[in-house]
Amino acid sequence: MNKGVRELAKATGYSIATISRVMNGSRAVKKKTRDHILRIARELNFFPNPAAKALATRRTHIVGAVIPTIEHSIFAQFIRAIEETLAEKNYSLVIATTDFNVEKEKKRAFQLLNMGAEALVVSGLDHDDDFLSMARARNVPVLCTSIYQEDAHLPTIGYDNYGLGRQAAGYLTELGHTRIAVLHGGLPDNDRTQLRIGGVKSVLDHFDETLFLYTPLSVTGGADSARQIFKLNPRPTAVLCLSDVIALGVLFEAQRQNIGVPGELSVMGFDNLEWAREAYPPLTTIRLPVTQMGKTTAQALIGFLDKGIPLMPQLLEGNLIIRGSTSRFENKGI
Amino acid sequence: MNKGVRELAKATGYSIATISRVMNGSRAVKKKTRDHILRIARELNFFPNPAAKALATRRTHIVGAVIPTIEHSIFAQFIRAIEETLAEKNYSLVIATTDFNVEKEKKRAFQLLNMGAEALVVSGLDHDDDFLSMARARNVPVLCTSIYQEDAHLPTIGYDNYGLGRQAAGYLTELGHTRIAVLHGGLPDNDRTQLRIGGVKSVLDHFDETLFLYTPLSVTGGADSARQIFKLNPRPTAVLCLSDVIALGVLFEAQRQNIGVPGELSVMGFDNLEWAREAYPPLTTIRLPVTQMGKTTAQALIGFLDKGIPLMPQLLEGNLIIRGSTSRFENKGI
DNA sequence: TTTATTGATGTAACCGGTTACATTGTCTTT
DNA sequence: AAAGACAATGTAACCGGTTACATCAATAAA
Repeated sequence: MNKGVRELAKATGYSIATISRVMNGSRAVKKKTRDHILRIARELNFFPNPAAKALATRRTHIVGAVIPTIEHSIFAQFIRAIEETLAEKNYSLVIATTDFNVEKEKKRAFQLLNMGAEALVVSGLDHDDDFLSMARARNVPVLCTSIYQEDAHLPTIGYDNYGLGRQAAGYLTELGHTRIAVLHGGLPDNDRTQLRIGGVKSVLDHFDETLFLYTPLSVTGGADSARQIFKLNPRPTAVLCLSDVIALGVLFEAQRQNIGVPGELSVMGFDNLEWAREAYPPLTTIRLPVTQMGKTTAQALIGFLDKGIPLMPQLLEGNLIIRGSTSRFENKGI
Repeated sequence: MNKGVRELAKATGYSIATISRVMNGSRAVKKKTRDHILRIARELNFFPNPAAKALATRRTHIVGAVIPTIEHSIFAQFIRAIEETLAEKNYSLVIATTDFNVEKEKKRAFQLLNMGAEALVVSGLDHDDDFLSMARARNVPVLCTSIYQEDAHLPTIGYDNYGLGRQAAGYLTELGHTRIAVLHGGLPDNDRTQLRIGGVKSVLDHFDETLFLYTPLSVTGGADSARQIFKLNPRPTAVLCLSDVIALGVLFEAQRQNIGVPGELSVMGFDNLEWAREAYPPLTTIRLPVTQMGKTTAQALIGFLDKGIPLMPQLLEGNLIIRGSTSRFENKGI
């Protein structure tokens, strides 16, 4: 069964060329022939071999995504949007996770190239040179996301991490906070994190380097860091978390230690995850346009792969969402 | 550049067969030849065409996963484990999300088959017949996960939803609760949800059907349902959420309405997500062995695809994790 | 020395599609 | 009625690997 087009050709009395035409919806086939072939094809349980098709057309319709983790909701949302958009045009998404590890990223990227990915989606702009030159050699475009840089050596589709960091810190300083702790997940050498931190520092008059803490990107990480911060004397009046997940840990720990939010402590996140508006208190945060980013990324790739439209940098807007976890700092003296 | 093995054969002075042998690490090649060929291959930037390889070997090394959503952490953890384990053996994972929609599942499953997936991972046992017979016709195994059923028509790797539901409800009744609200996310006709609910009902002496609420699988969903439940008079003394995400919504809403947990209300989850132990109060829940399930699933598939080891049902253990969000119900009269 | 064995490599068919180009029949057009 | 245009289909080469089998040389056994 299913020896391929030649067998189906025999069975229908037509040639393999006509079979192929029918399978690809060519208009140059009589309706009667088409129907006949499709009927027999169904009966014989025929289906075109994807590898043979890929070989002949030099198209795999596979896009690879190399991302740090899929367990963080922000990446999951992004991946979901890519996957959904690609699927509409019959592209498949293969994912590879790296745990923020550069070596692993390189290895997994190679695997994706070797399995026939026609394009690669990555996070940020910092990547292994071997990997990039290999991709270039194979003529596979690499699209950098979660970051925007007009003049980068690679196309970027993302948001302005620096600007959003500025906006977040700006909001807290506007509220009168001066002693602000900043918790960042993601490795310190991660370009997006660096940009955000840079934005934050740009608005803080004289920032205290010891208030910038690296935290594992998890609720537990946030809670642990909160414990450290709460020991400080004087305690910061605000905590800016560069991820909502971390903020959740801070919220929990504040409750545990009976520190009123926002009364005694303002807490701010970054991401606007689904639960942020339901949290108690609802979390002030920065909304990242990840779903849109996924959609845009997929559309750009489809445009490139299907029609050769060049990949262009695209800036997507994030924005500040003010909720109840932050409030004006009233200096009550000490 | 890179016209394939024949070009490399010319360039090295060896035959295409030897090139192929080198590329596949055959031992029947002199070290000197191998080194020579590899050097030239590197210089010419040669890489084997995956489609051609797949065509010749009839192997794509692609596994497809059809899952409801990737945005729920429990699925993300599962997918991550599969992906990681598969990658070690050079398999790729293609994901397709269905939003719990049967039609969409069918469509996406077809896409996966058509792109050459050698095996399919799905959630639960209920699936479209066309899809299953198509998979069978193509000799593609379908592995059902998140569920365990010894004698099912398809192999299952998962946990005992019924038993775990029993265990959860059992724990609450042991604590003296009799008026227990049950919030379940996932469509009501979802087999896993049904099993869990069945388990829950099996321990409740005379359950009140109106206390079983279907809730969108989100924190917002949990909070909304909590609002409804809190209006009831008398109020349930415990809420069993069939997902931690829902439980988080309940916790938030309880805080908002100043309902003490566990003092006035016990809240229990299901999943044991990362934040559960950091929550305030820490969440009593049922741990699902999803990471192990992902790993086991991947290993089973690799065993089948690489060595023909038949796919066998496997039961994985979940367990009750008792934390601070539940407590004994003391009847204080009314 | 002759023959069998082993090791290294080459030849050519095959995997199952796509597609440029050729062919055939039908319908207009002059 | 002959020529040209068009519609429907067929022929055969090609995509770039793998691999059964053949070949040839060097070594071991008789």
